[in-house]
Amino acid sequence: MTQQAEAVRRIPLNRDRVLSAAVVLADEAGIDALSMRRLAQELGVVPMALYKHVANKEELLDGMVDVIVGEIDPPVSGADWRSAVRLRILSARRSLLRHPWARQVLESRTNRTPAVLGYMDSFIGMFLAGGFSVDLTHHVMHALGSRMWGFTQELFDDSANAAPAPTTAKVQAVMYQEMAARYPNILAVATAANHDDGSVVGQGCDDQFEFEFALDLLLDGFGRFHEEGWTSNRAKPER
Amino acid sequence: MTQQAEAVRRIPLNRDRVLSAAVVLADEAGIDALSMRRLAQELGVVPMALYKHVANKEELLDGMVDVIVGEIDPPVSGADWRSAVRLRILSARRSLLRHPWARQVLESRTNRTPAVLGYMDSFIGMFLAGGFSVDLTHHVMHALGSRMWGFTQELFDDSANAAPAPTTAKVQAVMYQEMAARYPNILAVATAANHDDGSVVGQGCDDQFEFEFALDLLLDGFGRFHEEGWTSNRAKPER
DNA sequence: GATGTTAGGTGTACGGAGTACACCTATCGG
DNA sequence: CCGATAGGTGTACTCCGTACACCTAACATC
Repeated sequence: MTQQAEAVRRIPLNRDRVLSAAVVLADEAGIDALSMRRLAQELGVVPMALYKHVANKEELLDGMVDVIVGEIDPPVSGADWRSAVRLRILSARRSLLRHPWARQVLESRTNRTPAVLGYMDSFIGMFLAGGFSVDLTHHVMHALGSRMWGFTQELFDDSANAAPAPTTAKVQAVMYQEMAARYPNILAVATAANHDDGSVVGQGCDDQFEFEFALDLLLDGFGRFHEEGWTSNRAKPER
Repeated sequence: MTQQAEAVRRIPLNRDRVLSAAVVLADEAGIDALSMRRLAQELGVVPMALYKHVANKEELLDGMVDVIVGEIDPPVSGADWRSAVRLRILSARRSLLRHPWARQVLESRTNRTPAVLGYMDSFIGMFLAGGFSVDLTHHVMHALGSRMWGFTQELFDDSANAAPAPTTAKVQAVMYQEMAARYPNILAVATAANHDDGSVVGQGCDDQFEFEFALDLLLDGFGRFHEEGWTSNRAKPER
């Protein structure tokens, strides 16, 4: 029986199991709850055991990013550059949205793991295959920036505080007055965004729409530059 | 003398002094070195003293953001929307670049302080003053995203590790081979970017150029939409 | 001028984080 | 059978944010 219990645990906790458990834990309990100690506990193991599989927490986070990158669909073949890029980014976005912590972690990473480099490489490949010059591709990648991963820095904080507090109508009215006095322009777009319902700062933003709006704007610009045969001054020796 | 020493310290450590000291410390020692304890030490005071002036570390960070926001130039008056927006963003960028930690902290913030809201409000105001519809302004703000602050997520990590390690030429050659095999496309744009010098992954990117490239691309797109009288489907009740 | 309030600095302590280091133990190739 | 080794354990250290009780100097009030 002891032997059996041990045998059950003897699925011997390799790197992948650690990373998967970390992803699950972050998904369920939030990234703040992901500590080495808590993760070890979740795996029925002592904290230091993890260090036999990941060098430190940084590497754990890197590995978690890799897991997500692995969930992104491969590039579609036989499509024009625009669709290929668009679909890939939207696929990345779907992966990211499945893991609420992903944006934050990805932003914090400075190391580029092989998986990340591979993603970027195939990304660049889509532009080059579409006939983009190396020069233009370079600038275009910078212009995409983190949008390559399918996320944008959210301006108005939607997540994490859906119901700010159970305030009375009176308090809300006062807040509205203050907003109107101090931030009339924010109020204007905020109220317009969630058109009909009268809430002060509702969830009116369709993030997906906003994301695609900006993405298409960029892609259109890229296409225009490409057609024009745009080239930076920097590509020429002089300057 | 004791009295005098006390008198010197008796510049009594208000909120602004705490925030300024925090900014200086983060500038000089890096954001990771900014702990409540270290900051207190820097101010010649016991850690808990800080809590009489900021509620907790979160609020300290919020306050530090406010300091930076305060350094951004006010909007120029009498300019068309495009120049106004452009200049403001580039001013923000200059502020951010003076404080290497700013990008990271700004990204991590989810609370919107009055200073941040004020910045956003005046930003929205520039578009509205330029004749943009409320609807378009809304989407345009989302499309700008964090670029409003003058930064972009950097794809290739430039900062923080200028000299990766003193490797031999032989090691570097091997790395080059591996890069070429695994990430041919990255290599192509990387080598093109730092045209002449033969280093593998040099500092060839002119970040300022890249930033303005993407910014102008977006602003051009905004302008085009504005001229066309673009409107989202969402602005109309039906959809 | 005595007095009570209070703003602001102090000291101690707690729980939790990451992780260094020495140790044990089951497994397996020879 | 045996020694090397991969992988799990236990202990301990440093650093973090911050709760809580305390002290003290300044100031308004009578």
